[in-house]
Amino acid sequence: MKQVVVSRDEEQLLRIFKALSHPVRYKMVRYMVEQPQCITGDLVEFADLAQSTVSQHLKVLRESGLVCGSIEGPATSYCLDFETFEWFRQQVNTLAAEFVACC
Amino acid sequence: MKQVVVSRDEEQLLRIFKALSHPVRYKMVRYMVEQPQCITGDLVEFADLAQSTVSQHLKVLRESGLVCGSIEGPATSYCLDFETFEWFRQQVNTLAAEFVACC
DNA sequence: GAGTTCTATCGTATATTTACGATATAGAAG
DNA sequence: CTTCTATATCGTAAATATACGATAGAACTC
Repeated sequence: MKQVVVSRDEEQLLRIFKALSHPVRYKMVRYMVEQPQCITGDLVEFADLAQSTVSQHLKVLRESGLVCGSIEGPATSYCLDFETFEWFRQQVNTLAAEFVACC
Repeated sequence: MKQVVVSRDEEQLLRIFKALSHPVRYKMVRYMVEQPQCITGDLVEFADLAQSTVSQHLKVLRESGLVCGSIEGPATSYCLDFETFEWFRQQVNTLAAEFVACC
């Protein structure tokens, strides 16, 4: 294997797994479920971390496709990308379907 | 939020996300789908990495619950834990169900 | 018991991630 | 045009993850 080869879909899937694997990002995603159309400032308050740190986490979430931000005047309004999440859900279900009990 | 509080279930979910977010571990899991009851040595050959590195990755996978190893004589036979994977699948589906399109 | 095989763990170097403050930018308000 | 607000990005220190070789232990063979 040496240099791991992954398809474009797998790259995307890995980015989503990584994005969701950090507790702060996971909680931020859950927060967005409750507070659709929230802005960065809301998430900074929620996470209780430096604004730059939250912005960095948001970048990871954006790059995973789970979240998208739209500029609303001086602020940026964030929300979940349902299509990406649905795709993710299907990927996990497909993966699970391939598995069988073996222990 | 400051010190992120997560439930026991969420801790487990985060461990699984993290375990699957590394390309080598992801590929190892996929390999185990194809090769049930494989031993560490098979995975070392497959991954083309040092034995100690593969063993370390296996530890992460074991701690996530996705994989379980049973000692078979001098070797350790690994396989996927279907129950954990099914639980994980349901968690992702539940999470997705809470989401709605908003962009 | 000595030697062999297979694997886990230890110690450690390097790479990556995560956190912060400082700075830059873009739009709104005056 | 200046100021204020909201946010992204930069530079960087500290923490964590990832890779390796060396070592240790457990089971099998002789």
